Amino acid sequence: MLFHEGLPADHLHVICTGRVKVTASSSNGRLFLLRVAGPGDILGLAALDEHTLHRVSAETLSSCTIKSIPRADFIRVMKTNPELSLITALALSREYQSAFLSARRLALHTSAAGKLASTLLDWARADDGSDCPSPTNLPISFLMQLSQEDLGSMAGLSRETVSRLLTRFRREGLVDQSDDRMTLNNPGRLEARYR
Amino acid sequence: MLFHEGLPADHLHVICTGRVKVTASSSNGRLFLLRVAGPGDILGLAALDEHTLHRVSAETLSSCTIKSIPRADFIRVMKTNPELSLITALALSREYQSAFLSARRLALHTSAAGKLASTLLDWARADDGSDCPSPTNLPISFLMQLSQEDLGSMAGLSRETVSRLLTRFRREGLVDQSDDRMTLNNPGRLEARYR
DNA sequence: CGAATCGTTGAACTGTTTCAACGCTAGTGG
DNA sequence: CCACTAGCGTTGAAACAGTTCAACGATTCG
Repeated sequence: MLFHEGLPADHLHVICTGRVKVTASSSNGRLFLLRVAGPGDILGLAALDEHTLHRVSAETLSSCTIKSIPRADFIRVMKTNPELSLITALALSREYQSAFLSARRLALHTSAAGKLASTLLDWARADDGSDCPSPTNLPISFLMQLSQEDLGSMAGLSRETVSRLLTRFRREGLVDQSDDRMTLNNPGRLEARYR
Repeated sequence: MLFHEGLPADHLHVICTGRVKVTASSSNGRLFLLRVAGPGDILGLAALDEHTLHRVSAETLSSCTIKSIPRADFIRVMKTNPELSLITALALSREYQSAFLSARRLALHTSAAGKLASTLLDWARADDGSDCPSPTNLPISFLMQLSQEDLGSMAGLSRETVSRLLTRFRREGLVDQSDDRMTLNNPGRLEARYR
């Protein structure tokens, strides 16, 4: 656990290797998986302002190498090195992007299938790196490091619903799963069928 | 309509007066109201990168005064005037904040009542200006410039559900409505009851 | 005056959650 | 080495909640 929501934010964390789950929780015990950050991402940007609290929690997913930097140090370097400001702006922009995509997929889809499909597509595109926003008909394959429960808390669905939907997607030939690898056989059709 | 999603982003828009609805839509005709921006906000930040498309649409809510600035001009000023970089970073940060709050409220609440309550609370706090995150027991009153349909597309609910819930909140004494003014009589209780 | 927008309410339908039970695997400790 | 627990995925059945469809009144606007 890198940091926890509600606690004072005084360090910034630069991810060198590994992946980190960024989550928010509600008082009734529900969990929301906002994003999974990877190498190059900067977490705890809230610490840029003094006397702020973390609004999210960050938890390492795999084994990670992370540089944690006190606010004062970070800002000092930023002042002398304008390049860091640019990098920081890009990090913030990525963070916005993922929050926006989350909100979008949760709001625009009425059906659970739509939410899950869009979650998978967003994930695939982010993981793929070549984030082409246009839906291809070419298969995308990627490491699914998330449990079905994680997927559910990204899509706003219960664990059981995710299970049922994944078996459905499998039966329809839209996805394949082997071990911890997932393949979207036809992203375009997946998106079209369950918009 | 300031700009529309899918169109090339080449201008930035600084809101001087008035309010602007920022929306995203899906191919099935559904609409998602991401935020309502006000004076001081900068819209179309996507234009900072060249060759990008708008991912959202922006539509004036009331009569507005808005300065639209071509990307090249904006960046030129930013290079000579570092203060503008700071202002831009703050604008991006606000944009992140609203996307985050949207995602959070859509994901963490199972019940429609919870989603609507949290939407009203977020709105009140943003409108109030004094964005104290802690739930007060003191009434908050504000101008509700949104239709119930707008509220619904913020909360991911249908127009009818919003209507039913608002009359329920009214009956329970949690909110008062007169004309276009809305009062949350007991924000703390509203949040606690419908988390 | 008609058209359009907004809010309201009823009733039926449908889909998702919830509760429950089961198999499987991996990890733990006796 | 084996029971035991914990986590994960699966599936069934019932309950419930929100959407959808429909109709109505009120208001505004051209």
